[in-house]
Order: sequence, then C-alpha cells, then structure tokens
Amino acid sequence: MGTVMERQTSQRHEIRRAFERTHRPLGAQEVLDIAGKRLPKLGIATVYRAINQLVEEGWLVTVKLPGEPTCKYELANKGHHHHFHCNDCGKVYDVDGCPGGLSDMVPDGFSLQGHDLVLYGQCDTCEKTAPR
Amino acid sequence: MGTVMERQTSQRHEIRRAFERTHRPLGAQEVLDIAGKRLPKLGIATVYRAINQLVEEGWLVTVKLPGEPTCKYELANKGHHHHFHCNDCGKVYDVDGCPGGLSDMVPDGFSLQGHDLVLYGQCDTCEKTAPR
DNA sequence: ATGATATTGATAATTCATTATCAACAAGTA
DNA sequence: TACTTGTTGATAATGAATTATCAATATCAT
Repeated sequence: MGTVMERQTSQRHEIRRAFERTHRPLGAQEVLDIAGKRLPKLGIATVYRAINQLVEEGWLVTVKLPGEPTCKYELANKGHHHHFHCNDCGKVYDVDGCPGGLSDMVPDGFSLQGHDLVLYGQCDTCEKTAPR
Repeated sequence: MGTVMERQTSQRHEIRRAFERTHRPLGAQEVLDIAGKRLPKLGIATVYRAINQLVEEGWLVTVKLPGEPTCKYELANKGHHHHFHCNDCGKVYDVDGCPGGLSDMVPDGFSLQGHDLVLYGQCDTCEKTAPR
C-alpha cells in the first residue's frame, strides 16, 4: 500500500487499441467514435482523461495540423515523419522523409528548433475515384 | 439608390493599415492591439467584421498554423512563402525560400498539390531576451 | 446642411472543445 | 467474498473565439 496504483480497465484498453489499429492521427471525438463501437457506453470525458494520461506517460504525442483547430494524437513510437493530408477525403497519412535546407530559410538571429510539414493533394484511393 | 454602398471609415482604414505595415500574419486580437493604438475606441467586433470582409473580397487570405486554434490573416498579394513561429513570444514571421525534394516524400499513387511548412524556434528578439 | 442608412462599439449570446464534479461502478487485494 | 479506492459516465462548468444585437454615430448622396 501507499503506492498509487493504476488500474487496468476495458475503456483504456479500447482507447489504446484505437490508436494501435488506426494508422493516422486521431482526435478525441474520433477516438470516441472508434472505441465507442466496442464500448457503447464510453464517454468523452474518459477519452480525454485517457489521452491526457497517455500523452503524459509518453505513449502518445500531439499532432498539430494546419487548419485543424483541435489537435490530434498518434503513437509516440513512430520516428520523425510528416503527414499527407488528402484534399478530397480529408484523411491524414504518415509520410517518411524530411526536406533538407531548412536552416537556410531561417532569418539571421533566429534559431531553428523544429518544423512541421504537411503535404496536400490526393491520396491513391481518391486518385482512382476522381481522377483529374 | 438600390445599390449597396460600402462606406469608407477610419476603422477599416486602420485595420487595413495594420496588415500593410506588419509583415507577418495577424490574428484578430493582434489587429485590435495594433490598430487600437491609433483608434483607442476600436472594438473587437469591428475588427472581425472588417477581416471577414477583406477575406471575402480577396484582399486577405487565412493563414493556418499547426497548433494555433485560431487562424491568422495576411495580405493575399504575397507570393509563395512559409512561416517561422517563435516558441517564446508566439509571433509568426514570414520566411522566404522553399525546401526541395518534397515530391520524393509523396507515396506511390498519391499526387502532390501543395504543402505547408512552419519552422519553430526563437525569434531574434526572444533570442536576446532569453538566450540559451 | 440634411436625411437615409451603413457602420460602430459595448456587450450579450453562441459555439465548441476541454475540464470539473460527483454518485455509481469496478479492479485488485486480502 | 468483501473492502478500498481508482475509474467511469452523465452533465455542469469553464474558457476562449467568434457572432449577434441594437442604440448611437458617422458617411455620403442630395
């Protein structure tokens, strides 16, 4: 006793499962939609609590996307990568690689600590559906 | 009569002036801060009304920044460029240049139509204030 | 200058995401 | 099994940005 214990619950299990099986960044509401299919009584408050915990313990990281007012989350164990945002279906895909020459763009006197890059276009699925 | 007329007001003039003189994307509150120095009674509602008008007539464009829940605005007549977001003061600066090799990152079957890049770090002002 | 009306400013209302509350529930231990 | 207490779910509360309201004001054609 004396030690704070963390209990294993089906809710937290399903929330983690949602991230493990969906290979794109998810927002709180999306997590509720996905995990809620297996746990119909799951509440949004529990999702927020779980996400905050998972971020705190380093299992999730926040994903900031331009134009998305609320941030999404994804597994932390992915390496540095960027995202491809499909203009048609709105889904966000992980992409590997990283552009070079960023430090050349930094103004004098500024220090570069990080960067975000989002590619826009059509994903392969939408490319077939509505070729242009 | 019959024609809708748009009147020239000092408020709208000062709001446009804020964008013309500040070479970085501005949010509504920032516009109020800047234009409000010359028009102390300027209200935030007027700023929102003016911004919405200017976007509608194509004089401003929205700037979507990752992690910024609220979007900012800048002159539409700037060419393609990116932004530097100061982690300390939160200001956003324009930067020239554009990284190459983006098309190499695009997955097979995907088509690239555009991209957003945001650099993060410390601006020159914050660099001096809190060097690290 | 006058009048019609577009515009403003103060603020109430709205919207939405997130957090707090708290009684009911359930995981884990003895 | 029974008990302790961490966890949940429904919802109220909060916070922040944006929009609506409306009387007062200012612009512009006449």
